[in-house]
Parts: sequence; C-alpha cells; structure tokens
Amino acid sequence: MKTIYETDQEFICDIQSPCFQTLSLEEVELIRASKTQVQFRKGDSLTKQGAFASYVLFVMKGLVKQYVEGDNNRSFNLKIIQPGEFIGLASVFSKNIFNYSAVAVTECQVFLIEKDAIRGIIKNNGLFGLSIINRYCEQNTLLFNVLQNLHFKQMNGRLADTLLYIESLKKTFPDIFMLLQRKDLADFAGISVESTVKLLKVFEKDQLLVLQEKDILIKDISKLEQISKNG
Amino acid sequence: MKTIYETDQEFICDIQSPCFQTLSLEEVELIRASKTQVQFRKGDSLTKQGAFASYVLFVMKGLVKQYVEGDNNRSFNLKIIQPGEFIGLASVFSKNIFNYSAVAVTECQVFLIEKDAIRGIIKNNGLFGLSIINRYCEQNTLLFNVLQNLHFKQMNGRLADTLLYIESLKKTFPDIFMLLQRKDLADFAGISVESTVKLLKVFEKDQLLVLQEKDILIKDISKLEQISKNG
DNA sequence: AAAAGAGAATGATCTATTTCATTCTCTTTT
DNA sequence: AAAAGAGAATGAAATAGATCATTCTCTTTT
Repeated sequence: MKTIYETDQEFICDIQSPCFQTLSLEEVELIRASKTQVQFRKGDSLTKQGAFASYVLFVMKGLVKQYVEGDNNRSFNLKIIQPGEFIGLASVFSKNIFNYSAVAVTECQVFLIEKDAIRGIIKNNGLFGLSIINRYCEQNTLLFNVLQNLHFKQMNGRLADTLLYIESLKKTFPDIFMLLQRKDLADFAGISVESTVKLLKVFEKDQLLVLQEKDILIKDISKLEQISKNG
Repeated sequence: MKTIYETDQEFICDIQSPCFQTLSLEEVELIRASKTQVQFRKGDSLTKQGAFASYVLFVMKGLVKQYVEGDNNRSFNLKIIQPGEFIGLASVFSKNIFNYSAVAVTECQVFLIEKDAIRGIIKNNGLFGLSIINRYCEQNTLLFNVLQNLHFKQMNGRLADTLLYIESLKKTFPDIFMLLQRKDLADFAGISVESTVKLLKVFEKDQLLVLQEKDILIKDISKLEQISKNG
C-alpha cells in the first residue's frame, strides 16, 4: 500500500518548497531527521477522521481529496489538496485527532513530519510560525465559505459553486474532472448523486457546459457564477 | 454607541489575562500602545462580516454572539464568545476582511488591538505565536463540528445540539437562555423559528426540558445527547 | 387606559430535495 | 465471448422542513 523510501536526492527537492525557506540549517536538519517520505496510490487513505494523529503530512506531488465523514457512509468534500499544502496541521496543537479524512485522488508523494518537530521550530522561528498561521487562516476561510454555501444556497447554487471550483483547478490539472465521479461532485455540493446527475443534464441543456465522456467542459462561467450567486 | 476610555488602572487588569503572560515587558508595552478599550452595549455590532478589518478584538467582559450572514437577512450562529477570547484573528493574516459578524449579547468591555502589533509580536515571540495558533485550531475545530452537525444531522439532532451547547454555558452564565430568543436558537440549529418553537414544545412534552417564561430548564441531558447523536 | 408592536405559539399548505426503483452503458472479470 | 459489476441516467413517490396565515400574550408606547 505504501512505499517508504528516503534518499538525499529526494531531500534536496523538499528544501525548495517555499514554505521551508525561512528555516535555518539547524531547523532544516530537525525536519529532515523527523520526516519520512511516503508514496500513496490513488484511492489510498492519507488520514482518517477521528484517528490518532502523531504527524503532519506535507504533499509534494499529487492531488488529495479532503472530506468530512458522517454516519451511514455519508461524506462531504471540502477541497482538493495540492502540492505544497499541509494535511492535519490542526492536530499539531489542539487535540491529537484528525478533524477530517484525506484520500489520494492521484498517486501522491507525501512527507510525514513529526508534530514535535513542527512545534519546536515554531517556538523558535517566528517567521515560520507566521507562515503556518497563514495556513490555518486559509483553512478557516475555506470553512467559512463552505458553511455559507451549504446553509444559504440551494442545489443549483451549490452545484454551480462546485463546478466553478473544479474548473479553476483544470488549468493546473487538466484531467481533474476525469478523476472525479458524480458522487464526488455530489459530495462537494452537499446534494445527492441523483440530483447531481439530473442537474448536470439541465445545465447541459442550458448550454452552461458539455458532458463529454467523463470530462465536463464548462462553457459559460459567468452564467454559472450568476447561478452560484443567486441560488 | 461606543464609549472609549483608557486609564492605567484598566490597563493593569488586561495584563493578567493568561494569554498575555508570555509577553516580555517590551511587548506588553507594544500592545499597550496600540490598543483601545471600548465598551459595547447589548445589541451593538463588534464586527460586520465583509467589513475591512484593521484591528483584532479581545473580549474582557461580556458575551458576544458570533454568526455568519447570508442573503435576505438570514444568519447562522456559530458560538457565544466569552471573556478571554479574540475576535477577528483570521483577518490579521489572510485577507483584511472579517469572515463573520459579532454582536454584543450583554454589555461588553473589549480591547481593540492593531493587527500590526499582534503580527510583530508573533514574529519575535514563538511562545505567543503558539498560543495564537491554538486559537486558530479551536476556531477550526468548531467550524468542523458545526459543518458536520449542519450537514449530517436533521432538525431534532441540531436543536438538541444547540440546547446542550447553551446549557453548557449556563454554569458560568446562569441567565444565558434569557438573553437569547427563539430566533437565536433557530439560527444556532440552522432551522426556522417556527420549527424551533414546535420542536421545543415536543421536547417539553417528552420531558426533556421545561419552558419557564424566557428560561429553558434542561431536564434530561442524556436523552438530548442521544437525540443529538442519532439525528 | 388604550393602542401598538414584538415575540411566541400553532395549524395548514407548499416545495426542494431525497429516496426508491429501474434502465442503460460501459469496463472488468471469468 | 459471455457474465458480472460499477457508474450514470431517469422518472415516480415520499418527506423533512420551510413558508404562510393567524392567534395569543406580553411589554412598551402614547
């Protein structure tokens, strides 16, 4: 399931991540000593909501779906995590438990970094602390947005939002729609799969998009934005 | 609407907040120089969602309702902010805009602290940074919980949650229920006022609580917890 | 004291969305 | 090549909860 390997060659590339630029040599050494590089295959779980968390994950390569789980196998998708992002930061401080689940959407290369290493560095390097705080703020803002969409908008608006979000990833990851199925879109929009399928067809009839095999070609962004706004 | 005043006497008490204990004298001086103490009356707005945010608020005394706003005057309540908590921390780093609104539930005494002061101290004092990060984590965890309640539970479970939450505040603030009206409970549970009223009556008939004038006396916490869990 | 207004209570209707049941269309397995 | 299975598509029925309309009960205003 996971392949663990670690070489100096690999190590060189992670230092180059902008997030680690503020670290001193000593601190880089600390991270280096307490990290493991892991490869996940498509569909593998990176974190499981509710599980004990002793490490933080840092995505080097690949895409990861972040989602929360409810009863009866229900899920709600929060975002697609991209290279350069952390997973499980919140568990470093408050409770030792993952707030959410994460699963590999593509093959992924990920660092596992021990919580204590991160914590230790923040304590001594305020600049690194600030960069981590920024991550928290982003997650926070995302959650506020998601909450508002979920509570104040209905079906059409929420699916429009979802489509716009995925479309925005398409520039960097052209095959993103092909990696997701109807169930994934439904869980982003917080609606049932059947409603998603029906609504996609309606959107297609209204010339907002074209359903082409597994791909979805967005044709009228501004109209989708309007739907997102009004509904 | 707001009364601004600042005396050395007032100042002495804010240093005693546990959150500011890790600061050096120099840093305390910095906070001191860039803060203003403000008094809000019941019903006054402390922050307005979407407004420009150049400062952070720190609640010294009183209770504040934190909520998000949607279209058509709809709101969703997140929590009751208590003395010792910050308001608007996220705006310090990511975008300069308040993610949420906050309104005084009782008369409040609040510090306004300039963002730059907070930011400067975090950069130099890792320990203070950690304590601030903890705040972010708490807000984060709250948002995850709220999201799950809203999406995976229905009416009964959500109202049960709300009642348990407010009840948990009752130890410290015995008159908390009297400060909230049906609309507030509805907005915590994310349901309509009418549904809230009807459901409260059902809960009363089922001996889970007693509606006594404006107060609500919770009688069967464990049954409410069960309802919260199942639905 | 009368009038007005806000919040609470209650029943009837309406509706957005889910759930269920079925068919279709591929891809994968045997 | 046949069989099996997963995802997608589609219509009909069911339902949770909102909305609407009205009454009731206080408190506040005049």
